Amino acid sequence: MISARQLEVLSTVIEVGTTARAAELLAVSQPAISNMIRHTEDLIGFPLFHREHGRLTPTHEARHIAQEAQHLFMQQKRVESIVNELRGGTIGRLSIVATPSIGHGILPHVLSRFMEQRPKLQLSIELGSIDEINRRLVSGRADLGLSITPPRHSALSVHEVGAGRMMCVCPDGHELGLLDTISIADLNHVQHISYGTGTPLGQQIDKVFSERGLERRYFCEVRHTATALEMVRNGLGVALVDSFALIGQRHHGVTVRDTSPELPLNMHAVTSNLFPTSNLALRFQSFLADVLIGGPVQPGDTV
Amino acid sequence: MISARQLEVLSTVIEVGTTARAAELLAVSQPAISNMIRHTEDLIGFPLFHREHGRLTPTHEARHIAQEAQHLFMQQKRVESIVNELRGGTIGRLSIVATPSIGHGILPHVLSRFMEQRPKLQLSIELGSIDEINRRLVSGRADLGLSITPPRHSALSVHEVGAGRMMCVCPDGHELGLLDTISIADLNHVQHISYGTGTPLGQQIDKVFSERGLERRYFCEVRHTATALEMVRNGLGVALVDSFALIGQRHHGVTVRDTSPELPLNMHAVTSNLFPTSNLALRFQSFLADVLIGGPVQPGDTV
DNA sequence: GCATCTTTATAACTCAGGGTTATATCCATG
DNA sequence: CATGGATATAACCCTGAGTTATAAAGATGC
Repeated sequence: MISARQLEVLSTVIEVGTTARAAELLAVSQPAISNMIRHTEDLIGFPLFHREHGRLTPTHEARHIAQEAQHLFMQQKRVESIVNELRGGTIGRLSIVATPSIGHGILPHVLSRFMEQRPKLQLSIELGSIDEINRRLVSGRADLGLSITPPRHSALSVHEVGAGRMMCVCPDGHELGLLDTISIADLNHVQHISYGTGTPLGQQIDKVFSERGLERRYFCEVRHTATALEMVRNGLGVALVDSFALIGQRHHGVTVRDTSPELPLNMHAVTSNLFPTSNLALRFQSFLADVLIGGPVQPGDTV
Repeated sequence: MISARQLEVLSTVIEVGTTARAAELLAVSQPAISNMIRHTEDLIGFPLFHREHGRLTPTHEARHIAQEAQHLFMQQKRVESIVNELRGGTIGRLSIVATPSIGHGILPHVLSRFMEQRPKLQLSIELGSIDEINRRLVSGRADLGLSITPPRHSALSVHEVGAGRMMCVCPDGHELGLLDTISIADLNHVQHISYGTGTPLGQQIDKVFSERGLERRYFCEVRHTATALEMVRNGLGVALVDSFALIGQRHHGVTVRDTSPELPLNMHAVTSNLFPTSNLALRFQSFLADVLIGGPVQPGDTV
C-alpha cells in the first residue's frame, strides 16, 4: 500500500524538479527524498523517474499518480481542518435544555456571543422544567442542561457554573424603588408576585422567610421567573427574580434592587453520564462560566 | 498531523464497537488498537471515546471525524487502483507511429486484442515514413515507433520485436499460384509490382537479386507494401510483401506463397531516449512480441 | 582542459512509532 | 463467587524514515 507520505514526496519532486529542492521544501535531507523515491518505485513495481545524466525526469505514470494524489491531499487537509474545528469547538451540533428563566434571560445573550466566533455551529435550544431537562439528558437528546436548582439523578453530572442571587424587581416609580436595598419583610406589605411553595424557588425563599419568623405573602403565584418579570414590567406588582433572568435584558420599565438578606443562587450545568459529553458542550459550559464570573448582574446593569 | 492509519483504526473501532474486534479486522493485536487510540487522542487534544465500565463509546466528535475520513479512504483506494492500472498498463495514453505496412497489417489486429483487456486506454496511431517516425519520437509526440527497417538515430533505442519474411502474393488463379515456393527469378517473367531502389525494401530485395546475378525487373513501382498488396488484390500483378502486412488480413482474392530464397525481415520497436518510455508502451511492445513469436504468417493463414 | 558546482546515489547509523506478548483490572453475568 | 469479555499497561522488538558524510557523474565557467 502506497503511503500518503510517499505521494507527498513524489508530488513535491515532480513539482519542484529536483530532489534537493523537494528536500528543502519538505524540511528533510536530500537522501531521504532519494531513498523514498526508490523505495516507492520498488513498491509499485515500475519506474517513476527517468534517470539520465544524473537528473530525474518524471514518467507519465508518475505525473498521473501525482495528479490523482492532489485530491487525496485535499481530503487530508479537510480532515485536519475538521479536527481543528472540533478541537476549537467551532463546528458541530450543540443541544441545550434550560429552565425558562435561564432560557429567556442569560442564554440568548451568551449564545449570541458564543456563536460570533463559530458561525458554522448547529444549535438546538429547548426550555423545560427540571424533569424535562432530566429526561432529555438521560435520553441523549440534549448535550447540556442549564438549571438553577440542581437535578438529582444518578446518571447526571452537575457542575456549578456561576453564582447569582435573587433580586427584587419593581415597576419604575414603585415605592420600593426608593430604597437601595429591600428587606424581604418589605415584600409582604406590597403587591407581591412569587412562586408556589411546591417549586424549588418557592421553597428556597420560604426557608429564608421562616428563618426570620416571617410568613411569605403574595397575591399572585407563578412558576417561572420570566413570567414574574413580565408581570412586574406591566406594573402588576413587585417580585423576586434570579439575577440570571436579568442578564441581557433591557430593564426599561423596571427597577432592580438588592435584597436583604442576600438570597444566593447558583447556576448549574448538567451533563449525562450515559453519553459522552461533546467537546462543544464543554466549551460552551466554560464560556458560560467565564461570562458569569464577571459577577452577577448589578442593579442598573443592562449588560 | 493525524495519519491515515489513525483514522483507519478510529473508523474501525467505531464501526465494530470494540477494540478486540477492530484488532481482529485489521489483523493486529488488541493493545495495538488501544495504544493507537490513546495516542491519537493525545495528538488531537480531545477524547474520541468515553471510557465507562471498561467499554468504549465514541464521542460525537469521533463519529464526525470518522465520517469525514471515509472520503479520504475512498480517495486512497482510488490512488491505489490507479497505481495498479498503471502497473498493469490498463490505463493511460499510448501513442504509436508505424510504417504504413505495419499500420495497415498487423497493428490494428494486435491493438484490438491489446485493447480487449484495457477498455480505458487512450490511443493515438500515426502512420509515416522512417523519417516521420524519427521525428515524432525525438520530439516526444509518440511513445513507440514500429518499423521494419531500423532507424539510425543516437537518441533512439531499437528493439527487435519479431521475425518475419518476404512473401509472394499473386491474384487467385495466377499461374505462379500453382507453385508451392516461388523463386525470385520467376518474378522477372510475370507482371511484377515492386519497390523503388531508393526505398529500404527495394534495396534489400535488390541485394538478393544481385547476389544471384539477376536484375530485378518490375512494371510498377510503389512505396508501401500495403499499396502493392492492394494492387495484387485487384489483379494487376504479383508482388513481394512482408509477412507483417498479411497478418490480420482476409486473403480473399490473393494467394500467398513462400519465396526461395527466404527473404527474412524483422520488425523493430523504437523508443526515444530523450523521454521516459511509458510503462504502457513497454507493455504493448512485449504484447506485440508475444503475438509475433507465434511465427510469421503461413501461406493460407487468415489469422 | 581543469576546477567547480549541481545533482543524485550510497553507506552506515539513529530513533521513533507501531507492532508484539504477557498480564492486570474491571465489570457483567450465570 | 467464578468466569468471560472488555480495556489498559508494561516491556520489549523491529522496520522504516530520517540523519551525516561522501562518492560519482554531468554541466559550467575560466
